[in-house]
Amino acid sequence: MKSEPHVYSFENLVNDKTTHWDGVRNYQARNFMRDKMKIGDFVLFYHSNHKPPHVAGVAKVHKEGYPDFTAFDSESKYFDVSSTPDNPRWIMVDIEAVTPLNSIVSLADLKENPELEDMLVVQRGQRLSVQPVDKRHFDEVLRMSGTTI
DNA sequence: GCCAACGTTGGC
DNA sequence: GCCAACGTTGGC
Repeated sequence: MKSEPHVYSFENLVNDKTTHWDGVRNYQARNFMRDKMKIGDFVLFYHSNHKPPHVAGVAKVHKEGYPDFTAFDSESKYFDVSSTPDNPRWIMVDIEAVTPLNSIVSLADLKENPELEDMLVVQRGQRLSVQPVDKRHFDEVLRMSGTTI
């Protein structure tokens, strides 16, 4: 899951313990949260729009997909008039912090590692804010970071 | 700041 | 259904 750290960082998540992943307005990303993310699944928390972009920590799913209530709030920047409580269009999950990486793994580090050449985040044009990670890729990122969970 | 790579919108 | 115009993401 990607977040711009000046908006919401992994450190914020550590302080908050859990957070709801609101504001996703992309159908593919929504579908991953709605259909694939189960309680206890591990998450790589990625800092985008940062120098350098990097994986910052590990989180896990705390609550499975449910309606993104910010879509119902006309005061919210994520308001969507076509999403209603009876027929919600957008879904979010809650995640909880597990651990920061022992050392961060930058996007350049990911791209340098041949083991990760198939990882989605290193593909060009890959903009999805929520994307699946193969277990072997997840394990390799943790190994690179010197982190055990 | 630039711009490639999208995804969405809406006229036709 | 096509596709041009537009907006956004996010690395560089």
